[in-house]
Amino acid sequence: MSYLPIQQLLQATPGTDVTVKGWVRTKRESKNAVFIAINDGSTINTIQAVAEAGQLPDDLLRQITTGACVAITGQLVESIGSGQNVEVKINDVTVYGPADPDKYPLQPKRHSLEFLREIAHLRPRTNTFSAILRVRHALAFAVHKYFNDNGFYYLNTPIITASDAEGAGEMFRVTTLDPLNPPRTDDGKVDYSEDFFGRETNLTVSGQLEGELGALALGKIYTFGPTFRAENSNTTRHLAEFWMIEPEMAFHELEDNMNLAEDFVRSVIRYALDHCADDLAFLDNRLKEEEKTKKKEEQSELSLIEKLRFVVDNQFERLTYTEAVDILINSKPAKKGQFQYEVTWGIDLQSEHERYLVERHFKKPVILTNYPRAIKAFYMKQDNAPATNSRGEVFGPTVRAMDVLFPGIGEIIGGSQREDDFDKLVARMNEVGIEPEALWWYLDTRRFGSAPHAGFGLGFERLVQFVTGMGNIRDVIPFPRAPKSAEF
RNA sequence: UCCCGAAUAGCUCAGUCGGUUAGAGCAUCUGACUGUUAAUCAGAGGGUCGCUGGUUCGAGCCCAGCUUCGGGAGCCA
Repeated sequence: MSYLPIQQLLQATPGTDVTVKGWVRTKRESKNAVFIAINDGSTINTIQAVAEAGQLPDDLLRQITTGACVAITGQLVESIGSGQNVEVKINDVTVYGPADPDKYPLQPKRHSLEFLREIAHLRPRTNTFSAILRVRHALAFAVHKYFNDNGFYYLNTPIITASDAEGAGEMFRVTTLDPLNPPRTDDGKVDYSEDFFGRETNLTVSGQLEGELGALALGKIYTFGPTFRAENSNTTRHLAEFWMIEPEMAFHELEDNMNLAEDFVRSVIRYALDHCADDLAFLDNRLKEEEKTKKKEEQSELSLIEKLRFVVDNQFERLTYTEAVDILINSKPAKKGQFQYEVTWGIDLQSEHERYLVERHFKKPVILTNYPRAIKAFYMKQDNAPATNSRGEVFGPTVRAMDVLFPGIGEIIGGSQREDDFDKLVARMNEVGIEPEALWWYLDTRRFGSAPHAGFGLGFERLVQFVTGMGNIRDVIPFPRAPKSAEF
């Protein structure tokens, strides 16, 4: 039997026979009628189905409880009551799957996000999570659309990688060896030549190096795939398994990289605003309710939707690391000694410093560039000229890095122009202790037909966090993976 | 991993100075009422107070360890 999703039914013209399939949110019984609110996930909204009192047998009525799955046939009619335009006048109800109200954990009431995390297998059935997941989908689609519309090719980089290099934090080992009794070499070490791939392998921490191989052949590529970090991070903005978007462009330099990053982010947020109005309105309201419980000084000035519009309508602030350090040194918190970490040229900026710049000084997204070479990755292009501040003091060396900082989220994008000079790249690898031989294939791109190129990585969940206004990254991915947490 | 905090009914929480039978709201069930909107009103059922050990005549409460969760920091996207 054919049926329409509730999203379409709510916009259909009354007077037709319809079938509704979905999950019961609430059932209300009155003297003359039974009201059933049904949601099928196609929209945040429910459709109301109405039966006359006594029309449905008691044992059937008893099975129609919050959480039960039902199919309802009837006529779509104009609603007599206020609160909805149309409703379904019930002919017949089939209960696909009852939900014992004594055992079903979701109740028609507000639940804490912490509790819902414990029942991640059922939380997509709540208003909040279905809204988040629909927005997440829209953003993912917008990412592909943006790159496709702009001449990028989607490149699938490997999920299993050899462990020899990269140096981007702790990795998850991939092996088929028996952990209790692995083969060993003569000197007692585990013999990975016996392993599935004949060498040590891990889950990827970044597709960038392989992405560069693609860019130096196809011109403009992007990756969008799962990424794994075995760091013991316990924060509201880290996951052990997350999705990262990594464009990489030949013939792009730092300025082009910034222009693309900014246009890209604003474009996908605009897409969400244009296509997720109902869900964003719900999340906007949810956030307003949450804000009410906070102190006045901690409440944000803008609502969620206002904040998104602001980002879409305003240019990001761009400045160099050296300029940012100057601002921080001369800032009120620095003079009052309110920063936990003192600011001097050369330090890696702490969360408190980034938050000051983004949330208090500029009050908008900020792109910081030209960081000290010592605190950035080996593959970033080295600047030729030293950095100077407003007083003419000289600093360096620096690299053509860029970080995009967002209010509430912190670093949402990290990227750079890449070092395309073979000798400089090898020298830098030796300095930081990465064996050039292990990345021979990466270095081949600089040996043969090297080109200026640039790219960045964007944490997809952090983007979803920003757009949905959710405070904890574990609430914007269906099944979060974090230390001591992989239940579902 | 470090700092701080929390763990009591299905959920959200209260529980005074360590003292007899551990409470409330919501949810559930029953009844009343009603074209209802997370309906409303009345009643009922529902507890190994996270785990282990200790102090004490007596522990939900004090102490130690552990576990899990939350917030912040670091690492980063």
